[in-house]
Amino acid sequence: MKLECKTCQAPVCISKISLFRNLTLPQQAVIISLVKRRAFNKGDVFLCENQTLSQFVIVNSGKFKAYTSGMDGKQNVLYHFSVGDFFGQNALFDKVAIPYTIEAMEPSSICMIDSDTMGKLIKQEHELALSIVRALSSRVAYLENELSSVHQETIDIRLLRLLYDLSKDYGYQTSREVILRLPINQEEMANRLGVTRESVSRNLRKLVNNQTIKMRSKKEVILPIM
Amino acid sequence: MKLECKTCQAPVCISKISLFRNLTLPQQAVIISLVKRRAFNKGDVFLCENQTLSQFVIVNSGKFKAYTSGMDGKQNVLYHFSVGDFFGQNALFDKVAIPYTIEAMEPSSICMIDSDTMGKLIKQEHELALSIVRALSSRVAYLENELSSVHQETIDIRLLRLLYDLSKDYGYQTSREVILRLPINQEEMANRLGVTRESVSRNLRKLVNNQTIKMRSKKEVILPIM
DNA sequence: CGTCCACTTGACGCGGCTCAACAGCGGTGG
DNA sequence: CCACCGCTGTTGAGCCGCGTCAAGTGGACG
Repeated sequence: MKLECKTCQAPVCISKISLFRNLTLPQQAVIISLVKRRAFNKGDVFLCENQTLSQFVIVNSGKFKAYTSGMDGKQNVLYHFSVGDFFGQNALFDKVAIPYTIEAMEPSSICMIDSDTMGKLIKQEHELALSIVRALSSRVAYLENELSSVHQETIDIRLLRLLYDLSKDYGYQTSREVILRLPINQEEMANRLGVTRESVSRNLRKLVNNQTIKMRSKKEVILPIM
Repeated sequence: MKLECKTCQAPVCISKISLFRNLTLPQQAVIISLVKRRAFNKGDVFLCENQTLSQFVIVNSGKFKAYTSGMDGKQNVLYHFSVGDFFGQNALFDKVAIPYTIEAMEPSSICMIDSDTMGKLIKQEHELALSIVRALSSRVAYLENELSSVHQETIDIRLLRLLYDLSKDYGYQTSREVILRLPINQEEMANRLGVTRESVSRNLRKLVNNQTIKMRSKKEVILPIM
């Protein structure tokens, strides 16, 4: 049985999404029939702060950022979503507004399922419910971690942790070090840490002076293993 | 059919917990038979930062705080848990350490279910799975909100939001105002906001001078409606 | 009446933000 | 091919909010 999403150009978009991976092929086929797809260019905004959403949304390709905007227009990035990440779980229960803006950081696409439909699916499919509980649990853990680090750690430490975080997706490890080609500029890092560009620049330098990290070029960082 | 938790003194501890409220009586009976109970006095610590936990835990009575400790010993409070709140959802999947300390703020009790057992229950009971997804979704929303407010709002605003937050549980509303008898002292408020006692004191005064709030006594705050 | 504890208030220092100037680099157009 | 511009990053000066330290107040309770 060949699965092909009607609205996805790419074949079998479902199977690469961890939420659905544990489902049987017929179950996946049902989901594929329910999904609507939408594509974005870099900078396109899918959803503005405080708009309501009545869909459960899964990132199919590319990368999005979710952020709130301060008074001065500075972006405060909560998440970077990439393939398989989802949002809109609140809409499963109540029609509430999403309190952040969601914007494509590169050419990207999403799959959308109507909230009510997704709610029914979750009730029917044990495995799906469990996958969602798991995903939400780890998101809770991530947020708890961020929240306590904001108060307890200085910017240089938080920056270092961000670098390690990025290196999970964008770095590669040799026998003695981790090499990271920075996928985002200092401003994006600053937005993610909730600080200014200048602070990122200064603290990056501080880490270099500390001997904590090395920089081979503006875009290439070398981190100690661990 | 009378439900009585074997280890709870109080009858029918399960039915007051929203996670289990939607289950049928026989289903509740099963859960009751699986639950272990434990009691705490004020200040008792259930779990220390980075200890592992292999139980799913539900607060049965009283109130707990979950906090991380900074280098200087200052507590950074992530949550106040009260009746029906739960934690340990991460242990459902992996044996990971809980990165915060959990301490009773008053005489309290909890119900514990073995993680594996709880995992099976979630698979079996659709309603339970859905309740958990719902609870985790709203916890995610709470944390997202906290995280963006940390960076974007000054202490006085965050303090005001905390007061409204407290008034949901501890305040009562008249036709023209909300009256809140403070359930925690300034130090606890400071811990929850991640600031110092002194800052809470000063910003409370600032709000009073602003005419934003009024204080009838040290412990009684009057907030405008909404 | 004395002690303790929560809260208050002031003085001061520091970290991070703001503002500003500048350098490097790549792209674009004359 | 060069001049110009915009974007990214760097660096300094000064400011401000919050933390720290310290002294003091007031209320509860023995």
